[in-house]
Amino acid sequence: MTRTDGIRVAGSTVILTLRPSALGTPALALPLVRRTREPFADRWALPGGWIAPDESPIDTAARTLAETTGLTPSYLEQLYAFGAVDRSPTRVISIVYWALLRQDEVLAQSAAHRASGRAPENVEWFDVDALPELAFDHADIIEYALWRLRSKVGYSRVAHGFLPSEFTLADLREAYEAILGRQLDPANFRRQVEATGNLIPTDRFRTGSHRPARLYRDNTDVELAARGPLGPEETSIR
Amino acid sequence: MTRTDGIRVAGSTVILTLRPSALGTPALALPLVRRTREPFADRWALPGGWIAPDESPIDTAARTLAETTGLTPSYLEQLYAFGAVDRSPTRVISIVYWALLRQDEVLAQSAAHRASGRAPENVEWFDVDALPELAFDHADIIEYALWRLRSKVGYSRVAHGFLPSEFTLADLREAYEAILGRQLDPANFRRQVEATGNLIPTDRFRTGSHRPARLYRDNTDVELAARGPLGPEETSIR
DNA sequence: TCAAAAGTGTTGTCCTTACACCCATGC
DNA sequence: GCATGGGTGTAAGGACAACACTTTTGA
Repeated sequence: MTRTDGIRVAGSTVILTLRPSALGTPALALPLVRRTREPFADRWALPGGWIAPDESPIDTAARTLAETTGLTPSYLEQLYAFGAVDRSPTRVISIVYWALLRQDEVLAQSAAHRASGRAPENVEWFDVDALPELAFDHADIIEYALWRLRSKVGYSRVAHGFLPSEFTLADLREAYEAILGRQLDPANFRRQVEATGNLIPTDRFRTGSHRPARLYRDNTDVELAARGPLGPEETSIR
Repeated sequence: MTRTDGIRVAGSTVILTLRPSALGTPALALPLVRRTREPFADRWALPGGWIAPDESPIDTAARTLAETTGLTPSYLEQLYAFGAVDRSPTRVISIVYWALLRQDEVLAQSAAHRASGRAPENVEWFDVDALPELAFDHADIIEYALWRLRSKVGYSRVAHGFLPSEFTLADLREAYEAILGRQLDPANFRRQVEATGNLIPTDRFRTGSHRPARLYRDNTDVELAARGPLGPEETSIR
């Protein structure tokens, strides 16, 4: 009755960050991996791998994320288990996670890779609105991850996962604007985020342009998003 | 490179309905199955089974739901993929769904089972606040499903999944109250659900107690819950 | 001095809540 | 009649959007 049913289980992750665009405003971007084998050889795909026998799905996600980017995510949550029979030539169920990376860490890591000349092979970053053709159902998966991010930004603090430890309210507002794809009123935005009580003002300011802007820190006592009754081993938040 | 890694994939479903309680108000209830083998022999567990090689996870959920209850759900959505290494003595990843059944269909089916004397074996219904000891991590899973239901009732129409095709506003309000565990103001509730435009008033009334109450139908053009970009094959709604 | 972003104030609209009140039926 | 739930009216309070306005810097 123990069935060897030939279903293999993979883990993949939609890894999102913000990076400066041509206009100076940040834009959503993600790393993809060029496949070296069939099926879909040479196509771009989400980072991922097989779930090892002694590995929880979230650990597979964190492991392949580190292999791809060298980084630890600021937010990591299960997105969905994709298991349609025809989504791959062989039967594969993919447990997909989505992750956020802080933009400063991505930039520092890219600089380190350039300096050392030892960047991960076959990894490239793409703006989410200029994606290449993707393997399997990965285009649908990314679309769903973006939908989830855009939904969740409205009722949680996931946008903070993109920012460094100290940031201005303009930084935070630009992150929201990049995610939502529309402008927000700076005055109202300020009051709304201040009212949450999750921002700690520092006595430091960012100068350089016009009137100096106060720097804030996150209140790390509060999670970026409510997880419900799932324990911390099932969602990982730094 | 094709790994036979020994991970088996199961599908389980948290099947919820409302049934009249001692006080006359409806209460959330779900069917459990008594296990006949180790591990956890004789313990109660969620209905489920192995995902067949040619079967999508949602089809496993729908199939085992039908085997357990003889019914088709009014709402069926993926809950979460549980895959912690130690959640079972052998390595099992469970892709769990949650489903809603209309209370009238459950009552009719129970009556049919009693009449024919051929009810499904080892299946029993429990109120969600009086659950027995459960196998595996199924208690956590049910808790998470209830959290999801309670969250989702606030921004979608999932509560309608419990009701028959025609219902009064009091029926609908009692469903909300049973899910949320608190009383709602009938006057304000009426205005809120009428404002959504998702209710179609009929010209029929329910008599029998005091002033007759108008019967409403659902606007079936509108889904019970927004699914985002996931296609209809990934969530199933009747 | 000027442009531009930081930050504050003010107002109107919409939504929610609380609760008073009337309506229609069974008993 | 009267108890009870069905159904309407209304006013207070809060959240939110729009936008005028002041402050503070670099150039």
